Amino acid sequence: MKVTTKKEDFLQASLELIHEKGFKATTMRDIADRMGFDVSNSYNYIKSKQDILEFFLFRTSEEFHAAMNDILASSYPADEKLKQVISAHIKVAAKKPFEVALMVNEWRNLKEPKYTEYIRLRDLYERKMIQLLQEGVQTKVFKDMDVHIATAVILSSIRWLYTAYADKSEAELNPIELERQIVGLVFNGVLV
Amino acid sequence: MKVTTKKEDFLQASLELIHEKGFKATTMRDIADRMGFDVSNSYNYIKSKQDILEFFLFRTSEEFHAAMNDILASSYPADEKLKQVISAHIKVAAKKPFEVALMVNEWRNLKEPKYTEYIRLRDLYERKMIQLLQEGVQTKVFKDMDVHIATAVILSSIRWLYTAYADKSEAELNPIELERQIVGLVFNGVLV
DNA sequence: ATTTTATATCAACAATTGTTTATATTTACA
DNA sequence: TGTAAATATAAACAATTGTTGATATAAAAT
Repeated sequence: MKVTTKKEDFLQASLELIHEKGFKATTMRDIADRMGFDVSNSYNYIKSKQDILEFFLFRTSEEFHAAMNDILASSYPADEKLKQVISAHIKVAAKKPFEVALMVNEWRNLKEPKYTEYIRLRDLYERKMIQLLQEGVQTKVFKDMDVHIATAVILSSIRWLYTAYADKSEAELNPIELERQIVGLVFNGVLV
Repeated sequence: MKVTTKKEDFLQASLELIHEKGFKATTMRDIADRMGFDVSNSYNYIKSKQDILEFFLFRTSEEFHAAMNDILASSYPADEKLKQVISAHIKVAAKKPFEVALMVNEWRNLKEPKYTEYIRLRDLYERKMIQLLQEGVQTKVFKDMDVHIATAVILSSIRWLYTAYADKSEAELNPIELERQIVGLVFNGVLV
């Protein structure tokens, strides 16, 4: 009958509050208030405030990496791989907009050694993307371009996606059409 | 002889510290320490901590709007206008990376009524961009596309630019070549 | 030379913060 | 039924924070 545990409820409340106010601005008392109990009770569910951030950041990072790894390991040509990476991003952003928001906005608040560990995961993801683009350039699927800049541009261009789903206003956005539009832009640009 | 005032020095130190640690994590004592004087002396230079944030955010926002307005008011075709907007972004990011970092990362820390005021400026800028793209679609310079999504993608894709200049490591990045690469991607995409 | 102005320190404040300890109550299970 | 686990509160802590007031000195302007 019970579909979520109390700990999951607590983490979810934390996630939403952090998304609304930011990690530093969200106090343990804020979270406890939303849960309807005293601050001290929060520590029956997590070890520390930092742990909340770490939990979501590394879990969602793992999700992105898993998708990326499967795509890279496939035998699809580079353009199809890129399309699938974009597709995967849209799926995660649509399903877990608050988690993605955390990844975009709050990773700076990690403390050592988790901070360095997270940066390393970020860099690794970026390198995988560079590798994908390089493969595409070598196989003449992509044009000859600076793959580092292209990676930064492409990754950045899909970073806003979570906002489309976190702000309920635009939540009716059709993921299929969204993907079509973004892939169209990344593949062929804006010119006719 | 004196090229900067003490107040300008103070604001610059604040800016760099906020960029390093984040606005909330930067204390008035941090800034005073870097300036080499007591906290209380800081209040001879600014009214409050919030004022530091507001100062940079609205000043730099103004800079972006001014550039955008000039470009929109010109008689260039839409593609040339878009190229100039991208060019303007690169110029500002190269010249004031820390200010741009603040715009990207710290606007959430504004308090009412400045928060709402700032959001309004952001939305206005986005609407100007939508208008530019719409103009391009109508004049058949740009392909038929969802201009809202395209705006989000393009604006997001140039938001990372400041990192290339804030982190000294990549500071040797040639702005001319950077612009060429980004315009190439935005105009024609990655495909051959 | 005298008066502003700019620049600085010291001490203290009230509020907020993450966290702990001790303890109570409720729920689930053997 | 009894016992262990889960869930809760109350009270307090030490540290940090933005900010103020009183006061002193150095520099600039009159």
